[in-house]
Amino acid sequence: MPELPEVETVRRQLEPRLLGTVVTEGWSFPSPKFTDAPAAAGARITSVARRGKYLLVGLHGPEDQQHRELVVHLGMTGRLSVRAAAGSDLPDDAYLRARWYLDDGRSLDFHDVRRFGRVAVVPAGEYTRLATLAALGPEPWDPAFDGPSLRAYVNARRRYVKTLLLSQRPVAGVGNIYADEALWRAQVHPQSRRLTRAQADRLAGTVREVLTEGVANGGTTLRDYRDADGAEGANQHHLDCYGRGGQPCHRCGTELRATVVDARGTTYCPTCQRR
DNA sequence: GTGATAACCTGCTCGC
DNA sequence: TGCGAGCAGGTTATCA
Repeated sequence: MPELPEVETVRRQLEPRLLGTVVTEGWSFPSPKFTDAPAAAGARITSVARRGKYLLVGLHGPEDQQHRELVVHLGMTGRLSVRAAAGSDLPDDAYLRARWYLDDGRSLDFHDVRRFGRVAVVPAGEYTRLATLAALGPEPWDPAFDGPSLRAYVNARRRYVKTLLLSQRPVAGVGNIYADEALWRAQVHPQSRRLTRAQADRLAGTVREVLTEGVANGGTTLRDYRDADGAEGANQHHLDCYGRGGQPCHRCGTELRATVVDARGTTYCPTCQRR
């Protein structure tokens, strides 16, 4: 499941391969989630950026057009890759959801088995069609995200801290894997509804830590995630909590507990992470 | 504005 | 071997 580290890994791989190329044509799978794809045709790619889990490809059209952005969310199973010498053949991949033909003969392909991903072409910076992106919280490394800001956000609401981390509002880019890891490291119970100053400071720090390490390890591959080269990440070998229900806690030895929090599979240590 | 819930979607696993 | 049920989960829509 692509979260911030996985999207950042893909971004870093795609940037040098796409910058300066011109999208000559676009194809989309017939679903409203992807039908924006052909709208990128005719534009030069001037940047490959990221906000939270969204990939933002800057498009610079002819002089009479305003700058636009191709927004791609990988959803659960989305993969982006650059295919050599695509030509103009019809898509031969049953799970291909969008393809952008480039002026050098290559193509940028978006493959997404479960169709949880999404593609949009919007005027640069105008995200009103993408509510989550429009309301996205600060990046984890933004000074605006710290213990006090996280505590203020959580304590002003009645929802579980894990649910709020996944909402993308207090901080951008956290998904189920890194939420469990950050909460375990900070020794905060996922169903806490309030944070002390110390807990909030720890949690803000561990959110940054686990995401930084995730990027350094090329992302986490549990089942579907592959980078732009089709390779698996390595961060799954460094997980302390997520998916380890029934196994001993790396900190205290207690058996980790697997449960469900707001419909999300959740693992935590009942000893280290007391409510 | 906030919170709760269902729907989307399909490969995989498990039990029968 | 084949079938059906349940599960995985990020985002969006809907309702209270």
